[in-house]
Amino acid sequence: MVVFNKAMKNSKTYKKGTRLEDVVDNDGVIGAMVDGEPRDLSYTLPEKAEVRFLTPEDEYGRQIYWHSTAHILAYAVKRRYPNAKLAMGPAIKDGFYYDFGVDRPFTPEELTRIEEEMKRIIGEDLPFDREELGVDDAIKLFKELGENYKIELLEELESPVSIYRNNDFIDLCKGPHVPSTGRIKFFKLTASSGAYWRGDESREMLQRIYGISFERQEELQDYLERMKEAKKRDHRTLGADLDLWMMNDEIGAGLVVWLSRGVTVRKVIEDFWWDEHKKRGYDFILSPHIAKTDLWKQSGHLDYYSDLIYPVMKKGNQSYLIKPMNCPFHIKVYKRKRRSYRELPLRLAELGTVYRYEKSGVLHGLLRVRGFTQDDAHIFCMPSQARDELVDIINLARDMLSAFGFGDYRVELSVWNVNEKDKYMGDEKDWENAESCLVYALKKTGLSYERMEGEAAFYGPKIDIKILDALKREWQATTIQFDFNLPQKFNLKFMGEDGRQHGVVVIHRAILGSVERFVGVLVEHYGGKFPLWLAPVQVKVLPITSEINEFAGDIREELAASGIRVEMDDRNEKLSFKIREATIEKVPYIVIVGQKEIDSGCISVRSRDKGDIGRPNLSDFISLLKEEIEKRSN
RNA sequence: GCCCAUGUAGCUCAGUCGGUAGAGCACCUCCUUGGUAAGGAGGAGGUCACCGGUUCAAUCCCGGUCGUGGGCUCCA
Repeated sequence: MVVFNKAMKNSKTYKKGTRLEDVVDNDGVIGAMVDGEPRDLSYTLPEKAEVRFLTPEDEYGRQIYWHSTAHILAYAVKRRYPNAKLAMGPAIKDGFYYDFGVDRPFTPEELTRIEEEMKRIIGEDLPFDREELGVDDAIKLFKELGENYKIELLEELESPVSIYRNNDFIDLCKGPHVPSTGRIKFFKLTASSGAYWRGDESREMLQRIYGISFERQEELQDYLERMKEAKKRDHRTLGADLDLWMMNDEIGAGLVVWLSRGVTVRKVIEDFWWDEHKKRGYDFILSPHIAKTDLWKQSGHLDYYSDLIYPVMKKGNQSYLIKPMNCPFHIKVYKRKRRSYRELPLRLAELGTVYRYEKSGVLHGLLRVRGFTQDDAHIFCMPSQARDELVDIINLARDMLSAFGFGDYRVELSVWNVNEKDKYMGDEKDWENAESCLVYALKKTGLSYERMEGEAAFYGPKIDIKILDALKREWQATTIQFDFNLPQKFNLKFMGEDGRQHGVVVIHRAILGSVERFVGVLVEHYGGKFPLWLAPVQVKVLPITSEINEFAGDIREELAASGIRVEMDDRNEKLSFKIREATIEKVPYIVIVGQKEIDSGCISVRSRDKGDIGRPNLSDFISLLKEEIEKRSN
């Protein structure tokens, strides 16, 4: 028998019947990839195989580690609650969860007790024993155990299936697992919540417990530390602390009131947005907040999105809807007159505020609201122009996102599911052609992407760009969508060079997504420390005593006259107190003036990031600021 | 929308086993004019989310509504 390692360099020969655990090369190994398939260490090697051992450091090994911890959790729950029904317990991006059917939800105290039981199970160092059996036998087994969810899963599986045992605990599971429970060293149950069986909201609600585990205590501590850091950056608290915006019960859930400082940040972002679009040949429009119900019927939005549209407003014999999208208005602008191929591509952009009745449970700070401003645009072009338009949109997105310090993305190409063609609009040719245009643009711009089958909207395929923030968290920003629906519903045509009418292609796109969400993401990304060009207050002038107030006021004036967003704190407080407050407000630069500054004609400058940075004269300081703003330094 | 938790001063939170409440910070006044993250004293501030029920009496117990948080589902 021959066993090769991954590099196929040092092949080794073993006796027949050798198991992986007989040949592991170090103690950290918890499983292995054998010919590309994950296996338990108890796996008996075939005649010839390529083997790569896995440790918890490895991406896949980590999944095995977490998933095994989920089993221990399930066992602990079964020991404490014998009637609990097992559902599913996978490893996820950060840890694992397990869903249980129980009469009563778990309380935080119960989680603590479950953790204690888990520690016991780990202490008992029980092996994970794998066994294969036919589906019928497995169904019989789980019927005896009363595990109805497992039976439902089994009914969709083919023989043979595998089960794993720890002592008297049996779970249906594909595996693999660590060799024994003692391999799990440090873990924590992090949360519990309700979750629908199989993610289907028409099915019963199960109780889910989340957790995470590591081999070393430091790793667990690092993880908990990161959670704390994320909490510190929570845009909801920072937004309130920094006076950016407010929300209020009596105004309504998911409705944002922007405060002066927040408006400043928005204005800077929106001006930047305007300039970048102007440069690239976009035209700007502004559409009303309501329109007649018939318009939404015609566009199809009323049929497809009725759940999220606010109820009809009636006055006399007319009825109106508050807009959930900007599209129909853009379409009407296109249709305002006969369009010639000479006018195309026509790029209509709008910062359009839309209202959607989002389910109450999904609202979340600025990231999920009921009234928000899309940085929307529709591109009307000839089919032959679509590819290049897509390239331009991707470049625009990259340029804008990188200005905000987002250089890492994950890109998804969402296409239809060829097996469910009746769920989608347009014919096969449209979909294939659209996909090839999107792929072309992705290749041309050198973006690597993931193809997501069945994730497209019913009206067309799309590219989504998810940005990664300073903590490597993912946020949806750019979306670029083909729309086969609108051209058809509204019969959009252009007069071709040949004197005949042709169908126009509509590309619907948003770069930032929504201004509200984007500001929320920025706050978390920067932890509230906006770079100078975005900071609502760029400089704060602090006179040391009241005698200096007038002189400080002149400095404030001069900074303001140079276009710097500046405030002065001339309250009767000590300097260190004023510095403390300005620091908490995360103002990028503090200018300190006292008698020394009056005498020398310089100012003392303290930077948010670097502390005391010396005593330049005012005009040098202003040029420094202007340069930093101009560069949009991050 | 569903599951669980939760709602006390502008903010962060105590508290009342049913007899209408308290701290720190912030705010206001006075003293202090101080050189790189909290000077001192005093004061004001709450229909205890809202609506209903039980009770002699409800901020507390019960029901409902609304809001918020963590998830599920959905999504910009």
